[in-house]
Amino acid sequence: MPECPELHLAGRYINEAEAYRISATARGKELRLTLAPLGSGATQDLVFRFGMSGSFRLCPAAELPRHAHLRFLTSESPPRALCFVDVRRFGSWRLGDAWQLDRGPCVVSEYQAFRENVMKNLDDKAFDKPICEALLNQKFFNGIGNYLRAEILYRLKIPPFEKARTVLEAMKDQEQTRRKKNSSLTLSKKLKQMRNNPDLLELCHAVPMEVIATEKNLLDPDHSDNYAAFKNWLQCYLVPGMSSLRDHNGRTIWFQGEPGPMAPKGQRSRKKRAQLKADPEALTPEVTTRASKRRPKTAEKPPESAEEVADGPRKGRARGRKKATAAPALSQAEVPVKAKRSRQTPARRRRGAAPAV
DNA sequence: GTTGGATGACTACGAGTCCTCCAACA
Repeated sequence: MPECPELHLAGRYINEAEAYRISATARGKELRLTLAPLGSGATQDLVFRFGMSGSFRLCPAAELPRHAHLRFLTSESPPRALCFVDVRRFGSWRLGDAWQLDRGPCVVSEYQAFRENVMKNLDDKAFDKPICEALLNQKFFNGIGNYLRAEILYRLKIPPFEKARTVLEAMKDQEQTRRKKNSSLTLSKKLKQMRNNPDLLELCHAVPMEVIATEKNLLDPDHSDNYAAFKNWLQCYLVPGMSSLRDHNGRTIWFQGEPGPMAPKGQRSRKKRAQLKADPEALTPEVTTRASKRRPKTAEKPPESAEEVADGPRKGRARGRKKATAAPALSQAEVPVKAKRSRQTPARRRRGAAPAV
């Protein structure tokens, strides 16, 4: 994100609107905004951690998107607003804090450090897991999310449930062989060869770079064209014809071919329904569809408690959830600032809420 | 109208929870 020229901060952290210069740096899934009050040398940091649906948007202040939970207004006329848009409210932000300590170097902006961090720690227990699960470990793969892991593994035809260490050690051997073979090549030829035959770690850098480079607002679902472009860019994730399985953390991994030796047992691979219609051979008893997983209405359990009855029907997944357990009370000073959850009841609120903005 | 899954990460240590939206289904 480029440096913003001159912005006014609006929000309850600042009682009176003051002029700030704002610069932003990103690392993995975090973004730090540094606020420098005009006429003062002091700065203030805000670190944002994005959830599944969080993003920043710069738009006219009179046309704020839905779920714009934090707004920085420009001083121009008419003003624009830099908004933290987070539909699901999974994102969080901290005031005056640094990067999260347990995240490794960023796969995009700190590639060499990222690579070294992985290669020097191959004996870590994180690499005992399947490669698809290791790729979501932000201690080593800071910035890789669910769709990126699918795209990266798909391009290299690596079975997602192959052991991570097996994959990375094989890659290490290939790297040494390549170095010996390429020792006489010029730097440009080495780089060209690397681009033509990237290894797993190189793709962890290159694939996110493709997303960044493709279009400025590629991931903004409010712009249907951009979102369509993003979906068109995807080669594996959510693509009809690809298989999917739940990993051991409950996240869906999309892949093609064999899942690998560490695939969860007793789970059947699913394929996108569009492909099922187009491919009659795929209609085997092993395919699980949403309909087949659904509990028949006649088999529905009655409400388990009077409280559930009193709450009335809930939509979607919330209906089947267990009641939240009571969390120990924490003072606001002890907890990181999180986006306000205005519809939560106090009993369900697990952390201190951020000020309304 | 209902259900479950979706670009994360937390707590507690496997599975539930936070929240909103929407495609797919009966």
